[in-house]
Amino acid sequence: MPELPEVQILVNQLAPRLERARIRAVESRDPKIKLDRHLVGRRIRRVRRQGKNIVVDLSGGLHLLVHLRMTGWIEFDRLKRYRAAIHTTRGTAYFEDARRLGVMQVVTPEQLDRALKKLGPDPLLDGCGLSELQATSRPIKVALLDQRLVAGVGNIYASESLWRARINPRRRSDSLQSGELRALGRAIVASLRRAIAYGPRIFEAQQFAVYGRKGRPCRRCGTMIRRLVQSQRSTYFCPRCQR
DNA sequence: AACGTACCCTGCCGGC
DNA sequence: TGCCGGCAGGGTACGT
Repeated sequence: MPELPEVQILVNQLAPRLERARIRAVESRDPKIKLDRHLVGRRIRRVRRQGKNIVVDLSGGLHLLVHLRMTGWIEFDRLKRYRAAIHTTRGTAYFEDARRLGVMQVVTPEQLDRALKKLGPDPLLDGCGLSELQATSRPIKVALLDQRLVAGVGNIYASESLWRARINPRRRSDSLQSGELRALGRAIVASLRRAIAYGPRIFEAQQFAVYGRKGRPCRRCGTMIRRLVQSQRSTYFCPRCQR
């Protein structure tokens, strides 16, 4: 489910509650999640985000690295089904994940660096230099999903950003002019910020410009939004605004 | 190196 | 009502 904005919103909820808390116990209900390694007694120093990853910095030089993938989420309210739980002095964080594709693991600083080094720039943390995109012949929509090129954009915000920048999703990445790339960078930042501004209401309230709106009128020009499939993922765009 | 495809999992939705 | 195929906003491991 979650892309950068949803992850940011979650981090904003987690940080004030978990930072400075001490871990009292950890619980895994799924053999794929291993949380041993002496977590108990460590203090949570910081909860932060890089791309779609959640990084929890612990005292004593260990980190919890969480990736929600499609259906992962973290709640403080006890859930019927959860894959894992972190019990702390300031409450319990429950990791739920219906499809069980998400990842929660304990990593050393070296392992964390290795994982984060693979990521391209995070548009909100590192700025949106998209020069890497000029080095690939793949369609721009497909390239935007590659986390090594830009970290945090997923299927929804790729469509949304391209609509905002008026760029056709099928364009070869290496055919984009520098002006178009700058516009795309601004569009990505704007789309992500707009979504984050919804806060926890994002799942009820958010209105997408094109995503999921096949056959409905473009909010800019009224033309029917079209859907196409690119590397097995849905893309939505306005054929008139995005020539 | 770079691209495409298969696969990992489960829940939900629409059609029959 | 019940079953079934298709679909889902993620990433990775392969093969070419």
